[in-house]
Amino acid sequence: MEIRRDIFQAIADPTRRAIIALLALQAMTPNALAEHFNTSRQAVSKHIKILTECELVEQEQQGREIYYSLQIQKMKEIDKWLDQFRKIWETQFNQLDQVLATLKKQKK
Amino acid sequence: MEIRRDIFQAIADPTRRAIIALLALQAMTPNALAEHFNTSRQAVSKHIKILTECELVEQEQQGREIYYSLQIQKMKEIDKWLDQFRKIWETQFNQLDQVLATLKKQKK
DNA sequence: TATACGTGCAATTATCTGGTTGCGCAAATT
DNA sequence: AATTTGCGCAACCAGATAATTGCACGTATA
Repeated sequence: MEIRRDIFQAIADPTRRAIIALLALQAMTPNALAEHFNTSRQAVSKHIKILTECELVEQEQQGREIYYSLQIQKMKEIDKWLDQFRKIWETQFNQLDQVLATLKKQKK
Repeated sequence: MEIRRDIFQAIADPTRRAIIALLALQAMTPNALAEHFNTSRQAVSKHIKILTECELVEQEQQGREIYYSLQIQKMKEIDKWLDQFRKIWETQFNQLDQVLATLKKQKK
């Protein structure tokens, strides 16, 4: 199997984003997660599977329970992708800043 | 119509991410965009429509051509969503830093 | 005016997606 | 030993998605 998953596809679903946010705070079992949503445990398990496939989530078995936790450094990939745009919006912000400064100067 | 679109869904598709990256550099027409991909112009137009629906893209008509450009400040929404995780990964980094410092101290 | 060009939109289709239900299995509880 | 609990997996289904083709319309060009 081992389907190549994409982190951008992983965060596209609102339920998965909520799961990610919960797991960022503490490791949880599928049952505990499912209590936060209006869906079945199996549906949550499917989401977890997708998150696991793109290495966003890690599991640790404890007896018959499985605790899932977020691999937070994986989230940096999104941050890294944003870099190309961050450069631009910061430039635009600086330009706006200069315009405002010029206007202020003219007022004097 | 006016379907409420989600920026996270918008960036889920790799072609759309490529379109966003291109439009970040300069405004382009659908035809010009389509030349960069293995799909039809109509397919690109559909992607543009989705990007427009979530206000990621703006259009300016020039004669019979339409130039689309990226509304880059919209990308900050993703950055803002990442904030909650950024706090955590920075904390973890600091903790790692402390561990390393402690190890270094012990070596002395 | 006739023709070519740039574009959006509708209809169609194959595939993906997210959800459900019903298992089976191993671990805990009785 | 029998039952309950937690879990993953497979089958199934309705709706979304991405792509194609065909078309209509306005703008440029001959």
